[in-house]
Amino acid sequence: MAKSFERLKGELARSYPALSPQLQRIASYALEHPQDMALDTVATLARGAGVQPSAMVRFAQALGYEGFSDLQRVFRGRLVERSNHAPGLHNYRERVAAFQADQARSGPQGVLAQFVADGMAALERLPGQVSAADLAAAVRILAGARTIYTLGHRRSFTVAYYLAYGLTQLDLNAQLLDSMAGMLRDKAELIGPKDALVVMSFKNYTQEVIEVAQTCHARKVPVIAMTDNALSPLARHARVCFQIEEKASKFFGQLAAPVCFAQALVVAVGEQIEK
Amino acid sequence: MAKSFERLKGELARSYPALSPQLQRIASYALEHPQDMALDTVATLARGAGVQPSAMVRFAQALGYEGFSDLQRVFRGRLVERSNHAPGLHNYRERVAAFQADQARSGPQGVLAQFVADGMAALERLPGQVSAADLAAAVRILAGARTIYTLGHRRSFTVAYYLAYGLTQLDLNAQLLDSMAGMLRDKAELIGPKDALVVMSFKNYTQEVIEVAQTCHARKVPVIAMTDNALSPLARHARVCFQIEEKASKFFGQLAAPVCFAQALVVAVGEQIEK
DNA sequence: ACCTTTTAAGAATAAATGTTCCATCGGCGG
DNA sequence: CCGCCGATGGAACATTTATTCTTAAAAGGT
Repeated sequence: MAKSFERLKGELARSYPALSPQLQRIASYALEHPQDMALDTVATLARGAGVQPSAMVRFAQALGYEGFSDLQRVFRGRLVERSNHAPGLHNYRERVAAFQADQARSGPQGVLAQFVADGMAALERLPGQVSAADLAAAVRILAGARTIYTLGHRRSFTVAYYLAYGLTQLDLNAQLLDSMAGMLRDKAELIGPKDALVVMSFKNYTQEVIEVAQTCHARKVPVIAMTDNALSPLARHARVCFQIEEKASKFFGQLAAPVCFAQALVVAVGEQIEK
Repeated sequence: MAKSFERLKGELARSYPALSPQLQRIASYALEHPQDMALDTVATLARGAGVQPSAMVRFAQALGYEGFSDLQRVFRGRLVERSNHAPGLHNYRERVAAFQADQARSGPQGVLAQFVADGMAALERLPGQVSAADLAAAVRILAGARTIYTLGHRRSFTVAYYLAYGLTQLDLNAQLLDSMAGMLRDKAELIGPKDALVVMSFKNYTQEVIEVAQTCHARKVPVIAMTDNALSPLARHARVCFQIEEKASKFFGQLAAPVCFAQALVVAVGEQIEK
């Protein structure tokens, strides 16, 4: 399935000389315009290749496919395959697949293997998900803030805590906003425009956290949000919003990517204030 | 044209609250399955999102597109865009060049790239660092414990918190040991042999944490340790000890691997108690 | 040059897809 | 309680799309 486009290419190269002139023409067109082959209709492609639609169908059938649609599936598969690899620097997918096969599928080991695979996939996508402009803006805000407040509940508290910890290590004035003794809203009211608020929430979103982001944003506090989705209620209440996909294949939200991002953010701020 | 998917995302985020519940549902489905949106038919997508085909068309029109096909073009555009950016699968040199360019990139983006690379390397090593026997033993201890206490300071608090959180989600009785009000030692004395203590510390090791592990271990409390090194002072005071290398090439300790491990541990325990 | 076999074209067809329309449901205000 | 309005479901519709079929053309062999 993954390599079925490669297989098609090989198949094509082998049987090419035996094809009729018109089918050869289609063959080269297909290999030269794989994207069109994936998305366009028979009629469009036929026009592009200078043949009749029926010829496209015959072409597919000559290669052993049931029809054109069947053949097109191969090209579409290639497209999503490449798209999945897009932002990554390395191509870890094969390695992950290979190593998953080695691992026991079930039991604690299998769970660990699954989490590692998901985590690596999430990390691979991470750099493509944060824009340079957003990152720079966030660093600037944090480096210049009087006090940095971090806020996150439940799962996200993990990240919120780390951010506060890491920023404190840089001798920045960072405060972890907790809801201890029900004082969250009162504490949040003390945040001003010269401070900064880093707030994170993944679904299911915590209402309380969102409200704090909302009121602070309305009060012109620079709010930096980390969430999972452009539709997150957090996105609307932030000056800078990072969307970090945490979708896991099987289990609930991965934290590897958010944690890694938080660490990078801390270090980036550290480099900024050194200048 | 190139950024039209990004524009769509922004547009969507802005108008999301004004949409009807069903259209919101479609919106999240669309952003979570952009590939399907690009390739599948309305009927298939509608089934996937749990709505009627007509709703898909209404969705497209609500966003200002003429119809579904018009909207789908945006998703298709994104797909070919990303595919074009993909490192040539056959051209290895391109890939290396791209990778080096990213490495060389300085500033916040470079920091992020470095962390991602380190994190992936750490995750890759992770499964080889935990033995099946240790993992099974830890799962058994946790699944059978009366109360699970987790303890970690400074950086490790991140992981300790998550463990307590995750185990609590399983309806287990998990307590995060904090040193609030200087009560850590007093709280630790309440831990008994039927409980379990998960303690983690990476260097520089926190003396206080190690002492707690030591006294608990001496009192026959099952202690599970996460640390970085076989020589760690924690290793001597634990019944089960996981050594998770957190060495980073350039910056201080990576947390991606420990966090990922903690998540896997939680899920593994969850699977165990289901039986 | 004639017949046979292969090849292409173009219309015809049947399936599928996107779109529209209308009836129904549910909430809200009068 | 009634009527209004937007939202939803579902079927009907028209269009598009892949595929097939028939016919014409070309090529190749004797």
